[in-house]
Amino acid sequence: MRNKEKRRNDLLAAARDVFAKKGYHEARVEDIVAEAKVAKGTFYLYFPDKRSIFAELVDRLFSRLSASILHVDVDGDVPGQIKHNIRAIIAVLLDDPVVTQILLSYTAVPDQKFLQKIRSFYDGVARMLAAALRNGQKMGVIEEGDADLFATFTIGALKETLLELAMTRQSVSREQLVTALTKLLESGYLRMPVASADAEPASDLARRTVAAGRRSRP
Amino acid sequence: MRNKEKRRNDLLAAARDVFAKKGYHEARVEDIVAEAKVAKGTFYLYFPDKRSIFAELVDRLFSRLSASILHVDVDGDVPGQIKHNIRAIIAVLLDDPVVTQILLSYTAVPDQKFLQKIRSFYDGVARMLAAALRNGQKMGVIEEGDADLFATFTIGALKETLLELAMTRQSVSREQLVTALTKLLESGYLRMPVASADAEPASDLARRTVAAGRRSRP
Amino acid sequence: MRNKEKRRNDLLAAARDVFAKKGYHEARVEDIVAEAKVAKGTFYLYFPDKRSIFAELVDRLFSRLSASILHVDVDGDVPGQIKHNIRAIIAVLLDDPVVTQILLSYTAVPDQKFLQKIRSFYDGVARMLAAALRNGQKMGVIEEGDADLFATFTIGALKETLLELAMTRQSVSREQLVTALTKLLESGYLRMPVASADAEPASDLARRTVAAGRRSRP
Amino acid sequence: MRNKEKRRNDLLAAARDVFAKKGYHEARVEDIVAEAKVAKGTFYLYFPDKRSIFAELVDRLFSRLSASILHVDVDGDVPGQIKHNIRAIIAVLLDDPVVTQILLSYTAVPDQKFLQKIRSFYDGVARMLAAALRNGQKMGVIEEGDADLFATFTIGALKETLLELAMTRQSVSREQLVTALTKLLESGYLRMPVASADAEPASDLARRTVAAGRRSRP
DNA sequence: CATGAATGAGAATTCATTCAT
DNA sequence: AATGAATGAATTCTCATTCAT
Repeated sequence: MRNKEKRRNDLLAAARDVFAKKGYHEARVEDIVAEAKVAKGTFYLYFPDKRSIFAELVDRLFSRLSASILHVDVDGDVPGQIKHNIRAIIAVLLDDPVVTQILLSYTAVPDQKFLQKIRSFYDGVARMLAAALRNGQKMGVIEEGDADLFATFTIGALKETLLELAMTRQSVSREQLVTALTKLLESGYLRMPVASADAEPASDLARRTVAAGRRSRP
Repeated sequence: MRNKEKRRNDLLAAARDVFAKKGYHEARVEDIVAEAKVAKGTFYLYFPDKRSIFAELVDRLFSRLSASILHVDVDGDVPGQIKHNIRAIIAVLLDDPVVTQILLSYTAVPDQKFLQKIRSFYDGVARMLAAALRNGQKMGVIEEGDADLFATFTIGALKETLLELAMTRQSVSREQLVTALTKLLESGYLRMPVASADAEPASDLARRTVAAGRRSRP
Repeated sequence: MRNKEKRRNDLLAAARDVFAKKGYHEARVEDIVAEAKVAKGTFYLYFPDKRSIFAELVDRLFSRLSASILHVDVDGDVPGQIKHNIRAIIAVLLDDPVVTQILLSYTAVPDQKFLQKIRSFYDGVARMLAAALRNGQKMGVIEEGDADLFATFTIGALKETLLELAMTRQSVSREQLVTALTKLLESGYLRMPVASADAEPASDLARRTVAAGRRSRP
Repeated sequence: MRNKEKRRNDLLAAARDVFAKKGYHEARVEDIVAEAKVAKGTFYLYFPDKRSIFAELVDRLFSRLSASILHVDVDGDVPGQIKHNIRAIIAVLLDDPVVTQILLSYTAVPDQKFLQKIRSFYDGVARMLAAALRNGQKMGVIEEGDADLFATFTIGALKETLLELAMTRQSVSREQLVTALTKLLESGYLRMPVASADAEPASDLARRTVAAGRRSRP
């Protein structure tokens, strides 16, 4: 029967809304079943506990995200692939702003283990991105410098932007967003005066930051 | 008496450590007083409730942060001020990585009201930054484009970078970090090929992305 | 239709096995229907509630037991009738070791009222036996002494022996068992030294018990 | 402070009464704290869960029992030691009829593991007793026959008798009880007629059993 | 008759907070 | 001020029972 699947989805949708409104800890199973208009026991027919429904919500977004992210081919067109991934991530996350908000703001992490899971996902993405950037550097399409930092930087910028959009429920032209972000990654926006206080040669900086070689996770 | 102040600080320090390790909800008042080596009742002699000690921890970091951020003078040297602020924020946050982690990961927000408080702080910073950027655009030192987006982007990049550092407890040369971030804001890092990815034949792109198509998650 | 009766028996058999394995409280209606391979609702088509199926299981054994026990004829051959009853009880209980175990270990009594029911059955048996014994005393075939105590004693010995057999699922020669028990009732097994323990000097006893004083549990 | 110990004992006493009245499963923590006149939370200050307070109650009786039972010295005066043990067991159990009732009727076993614990205690006692009896047989003070059976028999008789007393809350002269039981073990009570019951004409028996055929349950 | 999804009363347990000492 | 025992509201989860299909 399609009914069981429907109930399950009803509960997931209800949970999503309640978690978005109250966060994981403030949300009561009571609230979720009320939202889904089912009895308390029904909840436990579909999910073994409160953690699980939250986990499934996040997992589903994770899966979609993972599926959409190209494992960057370090020998291919790195900038193009990065742009592609930015576009993909934006598409997936803006499709489900409620869970996006949960995922990005971590408001509602059930516990430390869960937090680790989320962090390790970002880690994976960061590592992948950093590897691609390093290769791009060899190929001369990525500026010299600390690739790990570039990766962290990019992910942070993307997360904050999407969180902002998810929380304000603004609808934006996705392609515009992709373009703007890519533009930023390409050329920044600060136009420092010619004689900057720090005005040391860029090459110098690059050399030093690379030398400082921070690993993304020991 | 200095004693009272000391007790208070002991409790704050204990709470900071416990919150960092377990997050707000997992942390028990029990844990905090155990860490501070005082009796349960003593806690309530110094703080009216559990929320308050968390709030104070965050507030203190907020205050230091607020104090360190130059309210950007839109008629002054905008890029220089931004660089100054980045430097200031980095200095404050890296000084207290434990609370920084709490603040940036939101892991442990007591409730929705608290979350709003944190968000509104970022909002304020973002607004301030955006205003400065807009002025910089008039003055020609900031690239044309969506100033709000630039601001969000900058804050996100900064947050992610600092969170990364706070969580891995790495010590870094702050000035190097400031320089690297400023550099990124100045000129990005992507060096798109002359024929932009968008411009190339779709079939070509498709071929390449399929070839690259190893997913990051099986 | 014989079908209804079969279903009912299937459920009873399933319940018997589940109760024996888990005890009444640990046993879930879920477990019973799973064992019987029927749906949950079906259970309630045959039994009004969980207590009832347990009650029926016990009642059936009770009935067989009651039917097999001769209401001892106080004017007849008392020892012979007692032996007969022992034989009968052994036959009935060893025929259904699973319910025997339930009945004798009380593992699984649904509630206090149920317990009373079981106890009152034993009470009835005990009273009947005691009356017979008292008559036997008059007739000189039963040793003088507290007949109620003799009865309790006999029932306890029988219960423990059968419980032992039911739990270990040993198969034994029933007639051997009957003979052994009867023998015990006839002549005991202790052969106290001529100078009875009570008669011996206390100091002597004390010395020996101290010497023997290794406790069975450290 | 002696207060904590007192509270703990209050709770144990309250639990003992509630378990005796309702059995383990019917007893609510609610009931226990009501009986002890403390708040619900207080219970969990002294015992980690409901099982534990039950376990402690039983353990305490176990300990006293174990301590009182002489590990029978097989080279000593076996009958005397058995009598000693009977006396000791009677003394311990009649001192705490409420827990005795719980222990002997198993009314209220929390779960299968608990039941095993109780059974293994009896097993130990039975084994010890059987060993002693076997030795007694070698020495000629114990009748030939199945020593394990004799042991089971003795334990059962003792249990039933004590359970009977515990449930009816009769007070009895302990020494009388010891004497009566010892007497039974020594010489039984059945005085079988010279011509055994089995030997008598079947028709005769049949006639009498039919005449006697009033069942103990209507 | 049979099914199994749904129900919801009920129970154990937790933990922030209070308060007598 | 400090203590830590006591409190009880709040919450999750279970499972016998019902009932629409």
